[in-house]
Parts: sequence; structure tokens; C-alpha cells
Amino acid sequence: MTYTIGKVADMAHVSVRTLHYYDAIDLLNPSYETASGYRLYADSDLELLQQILFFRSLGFPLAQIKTIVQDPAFDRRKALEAHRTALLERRKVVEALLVAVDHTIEAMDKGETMDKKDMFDAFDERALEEHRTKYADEAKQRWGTTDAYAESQRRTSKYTKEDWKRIQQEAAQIDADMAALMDHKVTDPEVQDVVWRKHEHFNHNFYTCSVEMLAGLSEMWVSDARFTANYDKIKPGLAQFWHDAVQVYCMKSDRK
Amino acid sequence: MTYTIGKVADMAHVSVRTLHYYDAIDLLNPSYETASGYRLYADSDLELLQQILFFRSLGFPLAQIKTIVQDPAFDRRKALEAHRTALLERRKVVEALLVAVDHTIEAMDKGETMDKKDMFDAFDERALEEHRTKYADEAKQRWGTTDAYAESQRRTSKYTKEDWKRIQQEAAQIDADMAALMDHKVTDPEVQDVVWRKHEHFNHNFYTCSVEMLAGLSEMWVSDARFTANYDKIKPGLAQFWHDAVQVYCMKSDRK
DNA sequence: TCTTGACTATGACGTTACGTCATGGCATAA
DNA sequence: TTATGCCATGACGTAACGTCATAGTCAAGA
Repeated sequence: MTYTIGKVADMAHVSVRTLHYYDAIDLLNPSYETASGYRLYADSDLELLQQILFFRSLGFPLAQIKTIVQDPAFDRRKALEAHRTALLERRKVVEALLVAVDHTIEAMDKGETMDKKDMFDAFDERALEEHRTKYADEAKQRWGTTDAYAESQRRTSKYTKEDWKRIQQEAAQIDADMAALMDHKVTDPEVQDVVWRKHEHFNHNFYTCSVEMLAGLSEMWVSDARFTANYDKIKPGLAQFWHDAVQVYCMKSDRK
Repeated sequence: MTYTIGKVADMAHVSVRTLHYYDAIDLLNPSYETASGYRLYADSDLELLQQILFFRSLGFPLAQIKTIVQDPAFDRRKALEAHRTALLERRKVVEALLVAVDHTIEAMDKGETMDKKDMFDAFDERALEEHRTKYADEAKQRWGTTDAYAESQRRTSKYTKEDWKRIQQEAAQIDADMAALMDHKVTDPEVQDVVWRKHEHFNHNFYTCSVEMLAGLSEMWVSDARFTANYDKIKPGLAQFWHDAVQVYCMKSDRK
């Protein structure tokens, strides 16, 4: 059984142009051809198309898909991991752009409406201060004599009230995202991604945080009642869950 | 004071070609020109370039930057927020791709190691319960708000333990039959026949399952590690095989 | 003054994965 | 036979430049 190009396009939900293109770049050449030059696709062509579309849906460029589907000895596993790394990089870029855009918007707000800004946080004031001292504490308790603490002091001392507000909001979002994943296993990639975001959040806002430091911090979250309470009031058990997830995260980082 | 193109390029850390390009698209035309046609940039041009590069660093497309810097009445704030929204969307896409890639990698891992530990769960209570919640889950995840889910709930709630046992045995038989055909092509009529049986099985026992739903389900079997594992422990690669076979089945049904 | 090397100009092609015409041949049912 | 619909090839456009290729310009050293 063979199918004309329009049929195939309909079945696979791609355009005829796409199939023309795949033929032109020798990614998918139809097995048969009529006397008048019409393309005829066989079942095996459909299967290959499935494969191609699968990898396309994962965001692979066509050039790479070509080698993947045409070389049976190709290491798909390695390709997937390389692709994953590229995606992580892309995410980092987007995150950085988001932060930059947010800051710009914030700066515009500041310049334009600084006056009526004072009305805001009355009770918020306290929350911010609490938050500030909490992180300062966190660093001091563990690395009071180290460079990390000095770095934290140096960086945080320049933060404005708005900075703290933003940092707190980001942290809250990360914690909320983690709380939403508490029914997953701590090894789940989604969970690990949130851990990664927390790690990045520390690096961006406080001090260069090694995985060892992160592991240490996570231990404090379960062993120090004040931190435990802070996490558990978001969702009971979150402190422990954070701890476990971070441990896995650090173990995986070690291997690299 | 004016600067030649090379000087400007060095100062702003962009290429000469980039400035040529900006001139060509009328994003930044130098204010002066020598008799021999050399571009000469004034200080005001440099400032404009600064602006352009700033918005570029935020990821704005040049076409938009053009209106931003050339129209003083332009609402930068709104542009920034729209851009922020776009970035959030991009992040979501990247996150989704990451999850998909992770699941695929995980499924590959499982497929290679799962085979050794299959002979578990026979027909004990727990397996049945797991099975029941699994299908309930399956429906809820995709059509939690639709009629299909309600129908599934209504019908499955009346099933007895014996019903579940029968349903599971039927499903297991279908899966086993499919596993036995994995050396065939997915377009093979025998394979397609088994897909048809699976489709009927769904229709009889759970809810009216359109081909679109079936296609959606099959995608979940490969993208959700839990389902992938369930199929692959019958035979490694079965999840992917089911997926491909169902896709062909649905594509062929579309034609009708 | 002549040459040399650094700098500049324009033009054109390549990149990704197709969309969108434009033009014209082929197929099939009425 | 014709109307209608599907098919083919070719060409241009996309975003933001990189990378030649070819050729004119400028300042400095011999």
C-alpha cells in the first residue's frame, strides 16, 4: 500500500511543503514514484516519518535527526543527553533575560512612582527584615569565618528594599513549586530541576554556593527548628522533602 | 567628534558587519559621511547604539527595537511587559521540552534494566488497586474536566473486584499479544488488529475513546515514565511500540 | 613619490525550517 | 470535454548577522 503526498500530510499533520522539504534534504525520500513523477510513500516511509516527528517534537534540529534515524548504530542516549544540556543552557539564558527585564521594569517603576511607594508594605516591612536577617543568619551560622559569609555581606548590604522583595518573591515561588511536587519522588527530574533553581537563586543573590554548602544548608533546614518551621508552614513535610531532594541533587553533581 | 565604523565596533563590542546591517535596515544611520563614502558616527549615534544594544540584550527583535528607539511616544513599559510574557512562554516551552527529554532518557534506562525484574505482581489485591487507580489517573490527567472522565468514573465505580480482574486479564492478554508482535512492523495488519482490540477494550470498559483520545493516550505512554515503565516491564520497548502502532492506527482512521 | 598594510565599501551567498505564491502538468468524475 | 482538485518545480522571504570576494581609501615608512 502506498500513499500520495497529500494523504501522508493529512495523516501525519504536517504540510505538503514539509514533505517536499524532507525529500529535498534527503531526510525522507519516498520509496516509490509514479510515471508522472508523483511521490508515493510506503508504510515504511510512514514509520520513518513517525520517528522523525518524534525527535522533532523533542526539539532536535533536522540535521541531527537525519543522523539519528539514518544511522542505526547512532547513540540515541548520548544525543538525548547532549540535547538536554543544550536545553538547560537555553533555559539559563531565558531565566537571565527574565531577571534583566524584571529589573528594568522595576527600575522604571522606581523612577516614575517612587513617591507613592512608601504606602506599601506596612506589615511587609517586618517580613522583609525577617527575611534579610534569616539569610544573613543562615550564612553566618555555617560559614561565619569564610569567604562565603564575607561575600554574602558584601552583596546583600547593597540590596534595596525592592531587591529584597523580589528575592523573597522568587524564593517563595521556588518553595511553592517544590511544595506542589511533594507527591513525586525526590529523584524525579522535575523535582531536581527545582532544586537547581534554588541553587541558582542562592548563587545569584547571596554567595557562590558550592554543592557542599548546599548540602550543608539542607541539613540545617531539618536540624534547626527555626528553618524547619519556616518551610513546614508552607506545607508540612516540605523541609524534609527539600533536604532529601537536595541530597540527591548533590550526589548527582558529585559524579560529574 | 566623530568615529569611523571600526572604532565604533571596538567600543561597542559589536562587529563592523553588524553596523553595516543596522545601517542597511535603517535602524542606525550614521550622522555623517566622508567624501569617499566612509561612515562617520557622532556621539548621539553612539548613545542610540547603546539603547539599541540594551534592548537587544533583553532579547528584543530588531524590528521592535526600531519602533522603540525611533518613536519617543512609544510605551516602553508595555513593550517590556509584553516581552516578559513572551519570555515566560519561552521558558515554559523549554521546561516542557526538558521534561519530555528527561522522560525519554528515563524510559531508555528503564527499558534496558527493567527486563530482569519483571515476574512480580501476579493477581494480588495491590496490583488490582494500582491498576484501577492507574486508569482513573490516566483519564483524569488528560480529560479531567471532560465527559470522558465523568463517564469513566461512572462506569468504573460500579465494577466489582471480579470485573477488575477480568479487565486486567484482558488487558494483559492484549499487551502480551502485542509484545509477541514486536518484531513486526507497526503497520503490519496483525499489529493494527491488536491496536483495534485495545481500542475496543477501552470503549467497552472505561469510556468512549475517540481516535484522538487514543492518540493522546499513546503519547502519554511514552512521555510519562510511570506508564512507560508499566508497559516496558512486559517487554522492553513495548511502550514505544504501542505508541508507534497506535499512531499509525489513528492516522489510518483519519483518512476515513 | 611609491608602496604597503590597515581600514573601508558594496554585493552576494549561507544559515533554519519551512510558508507562500506562481506557473503549469496530471487525474478523475460529470 | 471540462471543471475541479491534487501534484511538481522554482523562487522568494524569514532574523540577524558571519563569511568571503572584490575593490577603493588612508596614513605612514622607504
